[in-house]
Amino acid sequence: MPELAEVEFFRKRWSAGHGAKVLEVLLHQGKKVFRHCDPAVLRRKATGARLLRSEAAAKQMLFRLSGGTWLGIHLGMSGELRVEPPGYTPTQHDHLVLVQRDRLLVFNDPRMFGGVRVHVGKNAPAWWTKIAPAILSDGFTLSGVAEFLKRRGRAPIKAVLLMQERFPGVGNWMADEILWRAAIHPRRLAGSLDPAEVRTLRQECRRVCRLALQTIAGRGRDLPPDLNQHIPQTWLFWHRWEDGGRCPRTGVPLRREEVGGRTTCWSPSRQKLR
DNA sequence: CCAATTGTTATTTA
DNA sequence: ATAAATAACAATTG
Repeated sequence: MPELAEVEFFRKRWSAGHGAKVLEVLLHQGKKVFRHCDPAVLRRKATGARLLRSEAAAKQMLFRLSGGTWLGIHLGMSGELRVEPPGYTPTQHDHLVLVQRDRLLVFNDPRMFGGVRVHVGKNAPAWWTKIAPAILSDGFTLSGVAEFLKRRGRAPIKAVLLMQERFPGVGNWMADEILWRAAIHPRRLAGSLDPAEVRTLRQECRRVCRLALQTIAGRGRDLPPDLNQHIPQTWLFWHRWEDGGRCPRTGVPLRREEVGGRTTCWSPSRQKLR
């Protein structure tokens, strides 16, 4: 489920625990989500430490604990963070729980494609600092995008947008949204886009990130329906999974097919092959 | 039982 | 050797 803005949404949930001490760490040892770290180290370092602050980048979150401990969480396909009241009993898929006096911070992930990382040291770990420049940062340059599209020239543009090394945080729905707004067919080969299309694509990447962060990051996906009216150019997002969904701009039925290994939705009237 | 799921990575193919 | 396509991972839901 989680892409850029949803990751930020979940990170903010745990910020309820900023400044408070972790009294106890509950975890499901041996579960796949701990494949990147040593749960014993996590328990030892986090217990008694204070949760200081956190940030999100791409589809990852980094939590800073006192004592030089860094906790990284990736939500995978089905992960989420929750806050539960004191006395809450963790359930089957609550793989990691930081117990604080006034709340429990819960990482839940049924499919376990997500994962936890732990680093101890003065500086943030490489798996964090090596994340590609954010799409809304100055590092997301037109020339960088153009160059990347050339290098991945024989792959469909939809597949290329999902590559985290250049489009950090973009997932399946954001990629479809970006292509729909840019009026580019998802099966177009990345190397076939002309300079004007590359420029538009980059612009729409930025716009979708900005809009997603403005709307979703604040309140999750339970948006009041009327909010949709305030978003310039209605989201394809709302129509892509509904049966008989229609293009919000042209009213023509949307198409759904697998492109680059993922189910992809586009508006045939707007996004054409050529 | 079959197919589907908003992610990543290892393996195979070209 | 490089890049693209495919399989695999795991759990749940329809």
